[in-house]
Formats: sequence, C-alpha cells, structure tokens
Amino acid sequence: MPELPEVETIARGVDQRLRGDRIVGAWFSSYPQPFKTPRARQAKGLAGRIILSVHRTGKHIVCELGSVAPANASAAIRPDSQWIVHLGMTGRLLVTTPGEPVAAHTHARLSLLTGRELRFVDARRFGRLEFRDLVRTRAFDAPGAEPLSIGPGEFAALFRGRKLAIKAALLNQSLLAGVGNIYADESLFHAGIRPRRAAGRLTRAELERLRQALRKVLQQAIRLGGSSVSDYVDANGARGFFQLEHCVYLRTGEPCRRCATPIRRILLAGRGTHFCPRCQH
DNA sequence: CATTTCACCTGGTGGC
DNA sequence: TGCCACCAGGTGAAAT
Repeated sequence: MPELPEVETIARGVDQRLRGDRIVGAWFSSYPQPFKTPRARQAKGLAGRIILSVHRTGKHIVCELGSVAPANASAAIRPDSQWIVHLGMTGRLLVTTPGEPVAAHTHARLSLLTGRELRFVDARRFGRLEFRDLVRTRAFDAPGAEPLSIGPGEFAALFRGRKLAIKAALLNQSLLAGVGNIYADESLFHAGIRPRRAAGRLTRAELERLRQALRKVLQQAIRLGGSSVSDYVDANGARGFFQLEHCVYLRTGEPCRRCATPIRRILLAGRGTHFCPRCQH
C-alpha cells in the first residue's frame, strides 16, 4: 500500500508517540513470510531495548534502538540495533492501547513499558520485518536516491541510456527509493509526460519538469497525510487526504481535471497505469 | 547487465 | 445470495 508519503507519515507518527519508550516483549504470528529475521532472534533482540528514534528511508521504516549500559547510564544512548519495517502492499503499523481488539492478520505485537503496543498488521503478507544488530551488521540504507533531495544533474543521470519506460524506471527502487504506482502516475501527469516514453529519450527539460513534479506531489501528499485508496491509515489509525487530489490514479474514464478528456488506463510493467492522452506527450 | 514477467497473498467490487 | 473474474499501494526471483 504505502509509498514514500504514507511511510513518512507513519514513521513520523510512531516517532512522535514512541520515542523514549522501552520494548518489554515481542510476539509474532506463525506465518513465515513477513519475517526477514527469524521470529525468535527478532523477539530476543527487541526485548528490553529503547526506541531512540524512528525515521523513513525509501519505503522502509527504521526504528533506531538502544540499550542502557549499566556502567554509565547517564551518557547519551547510542543506537546498537535497528528494527526495519517494510509495509508491502497492505501493511499497517499501529500504536494501540493493550485493550484494543486485535485485528485480523496481526503478525507482530511489541508491548511497551508505558503499557501501549506497537502492532504490525498485514493482510496480504507482502511486508517484511527485520532486526539488525549493529555490532555485527551495517546500518540499513535504502539503495536508491531520495526523490525529495536529489538534484537535477543526479536525477537526469539516473535515466541516461535506459530503454525502459519512464514509469518502469520511476518504480525501480534501486534508482529512486520510495516512488510507487500512485506517485509515479501522478508525477508523470503533472510533468506532462506519457508513462511509456523511453526513459533515456526524455529531454533535459522534461526530466527537470519530472523531478520538480515528483517533489511537489510527494511534499503535498506528506502534508495531507498520504493517500487512503482503500485501507491505508497512519500510526494513529487516521486516514490521509491526498486521494482527493489525485489527477489520474484510479480515475479511468473520468474527465481530466485540466482538459476534461477521459483518463486512460493501460498495463505497464504489470501495473495499472493512468494518464491523460491529451495533457501528456 | 538490462529488462520483463510472474509468483507471492488476501480482500473488495462489480457483473451475471 | 453465490460464483467468478478482475483489481489492488510492492518486490525479488526467474526468464528472456
């Protein structure tokens, strides 16, 4: 479900509410798919650790965790491990009270010292949970560039010489991290570029329009708390509002907001792709 | 190596 | 009401 704006919204919400809290125990469901780190190792690693901060990188939520060293408890606590959450298509990360009924498809429950719980719910089980011990492993880093901070030159270089469709390139996480189907379609609309255009054939001016459209769309979506198309909610269970601003995504046959031409839907890279045949060239 | 296709899952919706 | 086809925010392995 979640792309950069949704993941950013959730990470901010969890950070705001859980920073400084301590994980006292962790429970995991018996389904194997969501656990990149084996359940037992994950539970053991999480228990007793303090949530120092939570942030987003690409479509991943990274919780920086620490332990209090008994010798110098007054010193600033450094992260010694990370809990990394990828939400897949339907994943949710929710801060709840312990009494809250447990939703179907709940795959992880972290109980916290303040009595609250952090729950991971994921119907389709495309999400992934990973625990990293930073003494043994490097810190997590998304492979692709951040679309909110990349500059014009670096952005253009990503697509140079590539024959695949620009939409497929936008979805490639090792090029740009965080762009998914909604924001690929929306940013191509605002840049006036057809999704099937070969990435390497776009002019410098088009690429710059695309970079700015992408940044604008992502920033506005973050301001509106993301897009709630079917079931996305933030860490507090609240829906986002950016779906009301969509110009093409899931608007097949509806009039273009700019020129009233019906929005067309095609299949590209296996994904439903929406564009205005008149505004996009 | 670059690119495309498909499998992995469950649930909602709309047609008949 | 039931059944079925199709669609859905993602990714990584296998095939080309």
